[in-house]
Amino acid sequence: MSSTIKDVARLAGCSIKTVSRVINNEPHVTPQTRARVQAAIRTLGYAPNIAARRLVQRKASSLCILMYPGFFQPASAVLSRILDLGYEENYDILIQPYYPTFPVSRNRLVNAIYERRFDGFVTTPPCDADGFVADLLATYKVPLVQVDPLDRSSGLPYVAGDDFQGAQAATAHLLELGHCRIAFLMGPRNLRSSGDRLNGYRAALEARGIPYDPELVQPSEFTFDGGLTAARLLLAPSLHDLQPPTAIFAGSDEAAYGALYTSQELGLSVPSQLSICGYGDLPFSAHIWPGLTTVHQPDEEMLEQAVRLLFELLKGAVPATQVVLPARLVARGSTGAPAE
Amino acid sequence: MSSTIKDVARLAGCSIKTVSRVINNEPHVTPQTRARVQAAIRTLGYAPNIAARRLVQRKASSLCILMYPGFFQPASAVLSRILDLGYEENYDILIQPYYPTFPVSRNRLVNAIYERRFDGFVTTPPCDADGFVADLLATYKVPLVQVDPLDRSSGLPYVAGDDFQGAQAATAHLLELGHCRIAFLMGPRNLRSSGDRLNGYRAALEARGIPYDPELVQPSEFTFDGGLTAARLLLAPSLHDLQPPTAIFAGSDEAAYGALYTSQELGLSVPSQLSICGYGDLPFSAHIWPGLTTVHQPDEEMLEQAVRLLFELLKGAVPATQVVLPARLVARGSTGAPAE
DNA sequence: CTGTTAGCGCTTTCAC
DNA sequence: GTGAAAGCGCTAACAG
Repeated sequence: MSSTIKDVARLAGCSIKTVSRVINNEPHVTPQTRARVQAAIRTLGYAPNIAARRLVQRKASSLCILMYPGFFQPASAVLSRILDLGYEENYDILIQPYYPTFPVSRNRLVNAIYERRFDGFVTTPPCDADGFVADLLATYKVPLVQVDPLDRSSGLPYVAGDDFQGAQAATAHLLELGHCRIAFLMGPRNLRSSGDRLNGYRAALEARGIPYDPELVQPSEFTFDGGLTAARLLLAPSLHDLQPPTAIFAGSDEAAYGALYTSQELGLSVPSQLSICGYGDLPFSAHIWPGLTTVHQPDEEMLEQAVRLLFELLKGAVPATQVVLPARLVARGSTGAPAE
Repeated sequence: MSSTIKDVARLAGCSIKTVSRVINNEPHVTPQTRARVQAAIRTLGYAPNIAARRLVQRKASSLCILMYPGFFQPASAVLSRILDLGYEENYDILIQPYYPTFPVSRNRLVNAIYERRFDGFVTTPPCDADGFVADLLATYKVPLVQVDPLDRSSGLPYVAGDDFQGAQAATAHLLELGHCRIAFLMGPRNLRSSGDRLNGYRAALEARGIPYDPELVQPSEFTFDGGLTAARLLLAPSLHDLQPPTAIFAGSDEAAYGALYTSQELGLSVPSQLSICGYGDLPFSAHIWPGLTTVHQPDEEMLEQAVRLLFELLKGAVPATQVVLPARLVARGSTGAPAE
């Protein structure tokens, strides 16, 4: 039903190779011939068959982005741009869910390399936490670019954010407002950002001569529920001999939402009785009252740059392959000077 | 480098056809031969080349989901399940951004059909609002399943939510609490749900003998900013001769977030001074204080079912092709009895 | 500048 | 039960 290169050649009165040249914008075709071929293409409504091309070129023209389902939401805003990018480069961009260390995920990855034969991969956290991915891809010599990887010393190309600096800035912001007892909501261990943000918090504290108090550091898994629970623990005075914190710095916006919820549950007014600061600057943070002070983390840019980097790698370029993007504080209504 | 079916045949001492039979689980192979072939496959680490298979089968084994970038966020929660589904069926599932009526989008769609040759498409709102998609796909006889289409009378298969019923239930909920002046935040016209929700609101009102008041209906585009602005208009008494509404029913959760923000800005306590109800039940609605009362709209199920339906269609089954899923009210903290 | 020839790796008749 | 041969639609040498 749909026409092939042969049909075009027949109609244009030339060989299929000439048609191929026209399709692929190769030189060595006279303008007249080219025009004739193009006319034939138009009248026949011809379009090259991608599968055939991929077979003979031994190239899938497809990239795979490994994503942990929890990462979909922050990433959704960029998806569109990335997909456009793929379109322009004539690549299919597929998303594959990946749970580190899960056998099912691993099998699918093997399959993706082996049978589907993707030309390159991008991992988003915490997919890279599974050393399996990097190892396997290295074995098969398939290019990989990581977004915010756990391990920056592997020599592999990556795009990351400056979590240390961002957390330091956020903590400094709270300190400058006059807070001395600043709690920190920690994240999971399989994220690089968890550790870096904790360290930034700690460094800012110590730069100010305030001792690091482990009691003020609570696990939150970077989720709403985690933040909710952690905040309840921190704000329930009965559990401590100590006075509660006057500010909570959540390592993620989601956890900050949880803390915000808890504070409202307890009737604590934000920011007058409690300051809350997040990390990530999800779109929602500007929409939640009183506006969440947070650190803008260029998630979108990170993913986009990672894909761009992969394309360059695929083209044989040797670009700067380890990129750290700066973070920046976004002050909104949820932080202010402490009560008394 | 990677081995082909020929290598396997050579090692197993049989023809390539026999290997093909084993790979595809076809009959007419003795258990002994089968075992021999499987051993050869394992030692060679053979995997069939998908591109070759697709070429000879004249089938892309790929589906395309047309998505309006604004729809990514609600959809992100399901993405994972859909992608899994594709994996199990041995299909690639690609997402393509689509802006109705945009020439660029249309060109890409033509390309997707013509060159990329997807086996089927799913549209999410408002991509279907562009009659172009349905027409083009009909012309090329490519199966299409629509999620919540603007036009349900086209005869095309679709999966939708019962927006009329959902809006009716939400409005009835507010009426039962004692509200008489209930504002409604409308959505864009290229969404079926906009109209249906408005009608449901209106029907509930009239069932109660309360006249429909156009002054209480404001456009909101179903966005945060839209909801914010609409709520400001509604709650600024100076603009009306009328008293402000005691409840706002937003046609989308996003718009409800905007209304919530405005009410906090104005110092109106929710729900004691103003009730707010949304529509959609985004994950965030349970996380925003005081918990958004909303209508649970099975977005995720809708998309998933649409993809399932497409697979059945592709397999030649003739399933029930027009599905309307029920909506259900989720009462949380943002609604209560009116002030006096 | 143009065409001929030979595959890419697989499935599919159709004999045996 | 098994295999030989043909060909999917394209690109890539290599002649002319």
